[in-house]
Amino acid sequence: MTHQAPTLDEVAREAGVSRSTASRAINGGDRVSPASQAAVEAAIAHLGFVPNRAARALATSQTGSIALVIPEPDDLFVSDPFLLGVVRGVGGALAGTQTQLVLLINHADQPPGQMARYLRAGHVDGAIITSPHRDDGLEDALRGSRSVVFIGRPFRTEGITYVDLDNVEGGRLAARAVLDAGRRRVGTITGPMDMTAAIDRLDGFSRALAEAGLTADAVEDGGFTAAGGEAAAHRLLDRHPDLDGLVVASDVMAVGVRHALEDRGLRVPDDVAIVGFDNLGAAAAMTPRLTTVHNPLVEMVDAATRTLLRRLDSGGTAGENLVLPPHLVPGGTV
Amino acid sequence: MTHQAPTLDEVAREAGVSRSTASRAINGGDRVSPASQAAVEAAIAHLGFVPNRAARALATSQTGSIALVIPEPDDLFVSDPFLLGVVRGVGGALAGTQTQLVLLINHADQPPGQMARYLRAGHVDGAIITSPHRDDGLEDALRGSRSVVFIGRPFRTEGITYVDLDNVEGGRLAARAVLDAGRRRVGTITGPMDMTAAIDRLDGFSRALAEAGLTADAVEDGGFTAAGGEAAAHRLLDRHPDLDGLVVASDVMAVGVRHALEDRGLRVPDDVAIVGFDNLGAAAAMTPRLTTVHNPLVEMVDAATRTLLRRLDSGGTAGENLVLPPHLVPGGTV
DNA sequence: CTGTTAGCGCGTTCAG
DNA sequence: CTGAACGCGCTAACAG
Repeated sequence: MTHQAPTLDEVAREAGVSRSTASRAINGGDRVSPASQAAVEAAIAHLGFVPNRAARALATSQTGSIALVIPEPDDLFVSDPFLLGVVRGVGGALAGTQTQLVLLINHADQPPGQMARYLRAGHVDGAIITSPHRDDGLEDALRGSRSVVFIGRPFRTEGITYVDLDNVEGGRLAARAVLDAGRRRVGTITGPMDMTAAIDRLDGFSRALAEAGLTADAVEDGGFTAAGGEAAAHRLLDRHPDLDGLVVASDVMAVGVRHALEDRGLRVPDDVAIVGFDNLGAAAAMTPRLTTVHNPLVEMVDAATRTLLRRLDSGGTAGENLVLPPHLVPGGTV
Repeated sequence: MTHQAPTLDEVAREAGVSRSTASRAINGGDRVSPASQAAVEAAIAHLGFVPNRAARALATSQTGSIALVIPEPDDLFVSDPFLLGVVRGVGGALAGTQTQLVLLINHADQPPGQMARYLRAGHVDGAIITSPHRDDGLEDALRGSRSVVFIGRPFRTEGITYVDLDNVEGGRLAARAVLDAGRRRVGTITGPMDMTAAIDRLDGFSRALAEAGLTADAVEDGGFTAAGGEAAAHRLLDRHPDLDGLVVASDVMAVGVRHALEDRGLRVPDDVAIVGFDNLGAAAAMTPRLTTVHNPLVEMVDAATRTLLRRLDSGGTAGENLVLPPHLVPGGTV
């Protein structure tokens, strides 16, 4: 892959200065005379010099790379719109930076300590963790590590910096939208209860119903997949045939729910109003467009990455967690 | 991130051998007595030693990492099932390896030379390129580079190693499935004509029709997106209201086509038979399940990665391109 | 089979 | 403002 890359020595020689001057000219240009600076820059351009990452890493004991830890994509939920959004977010934050992105796939059957060991081994300067499940052990393995930022609130937040959407408020918004449409028999299809996002969305839903004097008794787990959503909708309607409103905790599940309703001859929104969650692509693809709660995943990840970079750079500034507000995106299903 | 990582010196001291013996014990264990080997291994375990990547890279002039170049995910097609499949494929091939994966996002507005320069700078040992579009320039910038493998056939194959699906055969299979169902007025919705996959699928389609004594005159570009597919279907049916069969060059587009048919009151497969392409998730989500041509993306990427690793390792074996055969996955839409 | 000796390319004191 | 000298941690000859 390499093409006899020129070294700093050659640049210095060509510029007629010493190696250290050349080095300084490259890194900030402090304490370098304009003349030397110009000479070095010319030499760099002429020779096509690119600093050797390994050598620099060895000298500075900084790798110039961060890891993006993603769960193994067996799980349909995390895979689809999620991975894309995360990549966009990190990519955007890293654009223009020299920082390189190392992708780490967190295999489900691999002991969590292994990933933690990798991160601690200094192969990367920091890490963005997307690890939504309670039992994956990453949370505890990484607790206390500065230079690690989680996407999505962990179960125990002590010693962990994270960026998240306010899912409670999101659940509430979704429920209110259905209630405001005059529906009184409102149920919900949730994500798996080993994910904080799913728990929080249900929580917000329940609160909104309570505030309206209703009880949240029509609840089924759809596992954040389309098929799971479809099955959950059938179970829910079997038990509560009178439902006229439905909050579905993800748009992907809403696609399945939609099928279930069609099978039963129920019309949307005439017979049953639906509000989804995420707005990561699936909502816009439905006809009529699904009314949903926008999840600013890309912005979240971007913020997480910038937080991480700032920390790595300035060494300090004990990180605040960031929780972004959701908002409702109107569609035609309510 | 780092925890005062122990160095090879400390391992050697603890094991009572010299640094070089320790090094040899780690790398293959050749020319090392069983006693020393065991002592070194014990010391490593005891100290929790992890070799410093940068130092090793500097000494060997090999980084131990490969790049995965993906297009900027503005494009809905490439984003969804594609990125996921690619990540799965590369991840699978790299599992158990020490090779790390560097994600490079190929921004649409960035000059192709920049990416090529990065790769040539020796920051990585090799690269997997997913670059389907004709005009992105990556193809020409990387032509001739050993240690680069493309996913999907490039426009000009000279000097490029690639792994691809036999899309011509796939297009033919899809068309035959429709023809075998007795349909005679068969149209197709293609992908964008700046992608070889789209061109080849159309080619296969046209040949199958020709072999059946029919001409492929009902053709529209759906851009490999759901919305594009829907619009293309409407255009096609406006021009050819008598169509009774449709080959759609991607499942994602087929979702849109399905909507268009519904809007027009056409039943699937009674009025119009449909066959899709890809089987990357969308087909199974439709009801009835979409009959489609399976695209072994994960296997392709896995193969590409293994090919690359083999090359990097053994230095040689001029690479054969690999073209995998497609097969039809029956559903209920034909 | 082993230890000794050199670098790999760069950043960084520390004198000048 | 500059250059000489040292070290980052590891691999790779080379004698023994």
